[in-house]
Amino acid sequence: MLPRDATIGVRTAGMPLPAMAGMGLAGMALVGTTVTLRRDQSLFLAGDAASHVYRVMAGCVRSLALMPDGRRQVAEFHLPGDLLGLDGREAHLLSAEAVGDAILLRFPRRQLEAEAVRDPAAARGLYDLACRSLETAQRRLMVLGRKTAAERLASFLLEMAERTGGDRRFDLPMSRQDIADHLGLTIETVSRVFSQFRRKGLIALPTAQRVELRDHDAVEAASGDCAA
Amino acid sequence: MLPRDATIGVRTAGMPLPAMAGMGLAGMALVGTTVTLRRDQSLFLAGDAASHVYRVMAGCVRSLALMPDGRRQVAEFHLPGDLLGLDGREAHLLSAEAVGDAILLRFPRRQLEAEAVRDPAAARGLYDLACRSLETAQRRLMVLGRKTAAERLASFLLEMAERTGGDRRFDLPMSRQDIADHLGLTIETVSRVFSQFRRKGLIALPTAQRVELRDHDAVEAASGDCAA
DNA sequence: CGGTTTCTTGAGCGCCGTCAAGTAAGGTGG
DNA sequence: CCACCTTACTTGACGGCGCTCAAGAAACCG
Repeated sequence: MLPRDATIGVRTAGMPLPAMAGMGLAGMALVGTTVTLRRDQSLFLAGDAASHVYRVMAGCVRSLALMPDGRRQVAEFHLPGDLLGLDGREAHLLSAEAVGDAILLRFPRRQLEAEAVRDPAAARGLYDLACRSLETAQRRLMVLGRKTAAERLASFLLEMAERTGGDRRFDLPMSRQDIADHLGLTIETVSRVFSQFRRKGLIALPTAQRVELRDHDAVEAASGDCAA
Repeated sequence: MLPRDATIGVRTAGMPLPAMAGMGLAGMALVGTTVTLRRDQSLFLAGDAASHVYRVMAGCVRSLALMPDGRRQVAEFHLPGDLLGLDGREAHLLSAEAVGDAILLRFPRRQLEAEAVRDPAAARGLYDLACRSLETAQRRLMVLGRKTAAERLASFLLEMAERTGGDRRFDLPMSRQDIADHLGLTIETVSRVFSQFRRKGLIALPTAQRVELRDHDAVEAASGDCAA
């Protein structure tokens, strides 16, 4: 078992305005605290007070729900630049854990919301953020509700390619188990579909983590989406 | 095929402030327009400009995504008092259709957002709204990703019971097909699980639409949730 | 009362989960 | 640098849950 306390290193730092641009909260003068997490360490648990919002600076963080019998559903992978912690207004609905070692910036939610009262642009930024999360979550509903295993993995690979810079080649920071729990599959099925894609020439797998899209159009066709 | 135009009757009306309380936008002096929809008529389509927000006054509205091959995913059922139209900031991500005949109030989104700039309380209301939708969507991820057919239907029945007033008896406004497309199942599986619940004495089904929870605790146990 | 739609039930099958074993990769200590 | 151990990933065999196809029952409606 891992230690409950999430923070290895904490350092308070002024947040330069340009770095906030990606948040759509450029107008806010905020002070963030650096949080360092080791692989699999938890940042917060479902039910914890939703007191902070985080921005991933390096590494990858997963937000997930757990059923009493151990079934896992990874709602989202948060990559560098992404924000997390907006799940739930009072208490977190999801737990958050580092996929690999990760560095984050932490902002008091209270401070953000106070700023939003003073500054309509900041309020708008918070609102946009919530809307964007909502859009992402709703896209996942179709994947989980109606897509086959192959379609799910194809969708996931395309999404990851786009989010990691749009290159044909990229590394998956998360394990097969994490991918399975994100796509509503088992680790074996994920592995089998990876192999199936490789045999068909859709992708290459130099290592288990590294993915190369060899036939982008075919992967898109396999994803089941109309266009993308 | 149904007519594309969604509006049967439209009537402009002042929105009394108390009626907005449920929106968390009590401070906003808004003028809404009444929209009447017939069964299966569409309110807007995915891709349409997200120009309005709606509040269901009577009936039930479903918001859904469609795959090119016809697969459907009903993201949400909106009951009286609920708001919809916040999916997507520019364009709607989902289509919205009346489940049965329905009456809604329509508000220009631009007007809401303009009001949010002037009034921090209104901005907070919009933000809360988006957050609440996000919470709901994330709860659905676990249902679609990790639950069995029986667990999905049990969860759904409990949710509907609560949302329709908390009574043990309630009517389902939507068809088996709608339920199936909401839970990521087929109509046959939904029907079979209904029958299975009836045989086990968990529920009674005076008619296909009417549901009576005969053993609330057993239904909860069947839903797979820790507590509720 | 006939026709249509919706719901239910049954039979068979397929996708994916389960169980199990094997292989590769990574980390540690000698 | 290598032996060893651990962990992660892959692959195979098999079974079950839920889908498909099909028919029958019930409700709804003109």
